[in-house]
Amino acid sequence: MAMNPAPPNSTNNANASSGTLRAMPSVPGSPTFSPLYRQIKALITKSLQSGEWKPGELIPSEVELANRFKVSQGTVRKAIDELAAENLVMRRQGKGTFVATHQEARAHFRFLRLVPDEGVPHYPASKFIEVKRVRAPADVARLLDLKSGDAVIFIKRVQSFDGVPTIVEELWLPGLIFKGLTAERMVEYKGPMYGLFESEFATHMIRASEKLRAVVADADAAELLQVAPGTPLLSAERVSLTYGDKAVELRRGLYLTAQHHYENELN
Amino acid sequence: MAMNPAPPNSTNNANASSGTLRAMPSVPGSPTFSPLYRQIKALITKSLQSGEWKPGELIPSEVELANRFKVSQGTVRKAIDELAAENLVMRRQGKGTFVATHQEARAHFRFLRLVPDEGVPHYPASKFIEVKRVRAPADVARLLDLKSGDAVIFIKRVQSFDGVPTIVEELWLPGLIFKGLTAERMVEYKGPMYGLFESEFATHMIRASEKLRAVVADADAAELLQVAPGTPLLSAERVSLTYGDKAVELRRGLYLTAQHHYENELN
DNA sequence: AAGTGGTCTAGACCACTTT
DNA sequence: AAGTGGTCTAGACCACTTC
Repeated sequence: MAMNPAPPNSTNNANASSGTLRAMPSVPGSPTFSPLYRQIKALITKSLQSGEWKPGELIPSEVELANRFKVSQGTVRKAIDELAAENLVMRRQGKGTFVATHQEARAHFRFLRLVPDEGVPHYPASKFIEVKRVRAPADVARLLDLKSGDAVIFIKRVQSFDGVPTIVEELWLPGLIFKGLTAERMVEYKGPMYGLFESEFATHMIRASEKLRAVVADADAAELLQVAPGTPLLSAERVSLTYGDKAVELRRGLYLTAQHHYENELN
Repeated sequence: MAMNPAPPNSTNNANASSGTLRAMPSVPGSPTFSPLYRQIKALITKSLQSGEWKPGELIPSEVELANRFKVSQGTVRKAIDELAAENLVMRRQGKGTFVATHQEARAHFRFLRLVPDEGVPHYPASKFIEVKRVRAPADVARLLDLKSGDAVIFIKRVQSFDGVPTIVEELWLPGLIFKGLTAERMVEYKGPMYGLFESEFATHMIRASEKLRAVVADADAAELLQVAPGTPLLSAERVSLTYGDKAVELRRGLYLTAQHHYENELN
C-alpha cells in the first residue's frame, strides 16, 4: 500500500501563485535565505509588533493563518512553536494561541529573579523617591540607543518585601516612548511596571539582559535600605528589549541579599 | 487531487504488534500518559545515561531509531528536537546527531557566566589550594542528596584571568562517584573540570542551578584574591545535575567583580 | 551517489474547550 | 457538534557532508 498518487505537490509548490513568500536561494550560497516557517514567523511577529493583535488577545487559529499565508498548517505550527518558545505567545489547547502579556501574576517573576531564602515569592511594595524628565547622560544614551542629551524619564524607587526595604532601583526610559508617564499614575497603578508600560504605552518587553556585580552600599543606598554603609549589595544592570530587539528600558538595581538571593537556572 | 487512498494507518496503528510503547490513557484522566515522542525521548535519554552512546559520539540516525522503536521518523525527530533544545545532544546537518560533551571550547562558557567587562572571554588558570576527602557536613549532604557524614571530596582553588586572581571556589563532590580523583590529576588536566569529570568519571553535567548573593571578603578570601578584607564579592552557590536530575556537584564560588561581571539573559 | 538532518505538505485522529 | 491546539504518520524534496 501507500502508493504515490501523483506528487500532491512538488518542491516549493503553490509557489509562483501568490508571489511574495519563499525567497528561494537566488544564488547558491547567497546570504538571503530562510525557511518558509521563519518567514511566516517574521510575518506573525510583525503583526504582534504593529499591534494587530494586542497582549492578552487571541491570535487567528493555525488553520486560518495557514489559509492566509497559503502554506500548510504544519508550517504555521512550526512558526508558532518558536514564538511560544520565546514567550511571545502562549498556546492553550482547545482555546487558541494568545499574545503574551505582563498583566498576569505568572509574568511578574519572569524578570524578577530575586526570591526569598525561605517561603514563597511574592510581589514587593513600591515607594517612589523621584520621577523626573532629564537629558540622557552618555552611558544611558548608549545603552538605550539614544543620543546623549535626548529626553529620558528617570525614576528612582525602593521596593520592600513584608515591609523590609530590599531593592533600590533607578529606571531610565526613552522620553519619546513614555511621554506622559507621571509619578501619580505609577503610584496608583498596582502590579509590576511592565504591566503599565504595556497597557498605557503599547510597549511590551520581550527579553532582557542583565549584568550582575557585587558592590557596597554608599550613604544614599544605605539610608534607603536602612542598612549600614559598606553593606554588600548585589548590583543588577538590566537592559530590556521590545519587538525588534529595540532597547526601551535601562534599570539599575541594588539588591539586599540578606534574606533573598538571585536565582538562576543554567541549561 | 489529494484523494484518500484508504487511511494509511488509523489511530495508534502498528500498535499492538511489538507491544511495549504507547501507554494509552488506561483510564480517562489517569495519571500515566505521555505522548509517543516523549516516550521515545525517555528511551534515548536512558541510552545516553547508560553510556550506550558516549559524549562526543554519534548516535544512530533518525531513520535507524525510527526503525528500532517502530515509529515514524517524524516522531523520533520531535524527541531529538527536545533533547537538542536541552543541550543533551547536538545536531549537525549532513553529519548526524552527537552526544553533548564538555570537551569543546564552546562548552566552557555554558556554566561560567563571569565575563570580562572589556574584551573577549577566555578560560582562567587554576591554582589548587586544597584537595581532601572529608565527611559531608549537613548542609552539603542535603544539597547533594547524601547522608550527613558520607564521604565527599573537597576541593578549594583560585582561578586567575591574565594573572589576576578573580575566583576562589570550593567544590564538594560525592566520594562514591569521584573515587580516585587526585590533586595531581586535576593539576595535570588542562581545561575545565567538567571535561575531566566526563572523561574519567563518566559523569556528564546537563544542568545546574545557581543562587547569587553579595558578600564581603573575609580574611581568607581577601588574601587569596589579594584584595582588602571587606571588598564586595559576588557569591555563587551552584548545584550541578547529571542525567535523571541527580545532583553530583556543589560549587561555592566568590567572584571578584571589579573587572568582570556575571552576565544573564532573561527570556 | 549515498547518507544525514532540515523543510514542507497532507491527512487522520486525539484532547480539550466552548457552544 | 464544532473549533482549537497536540500528536502521529507517510512521503517528497532540499542542504550539507562524505565517499
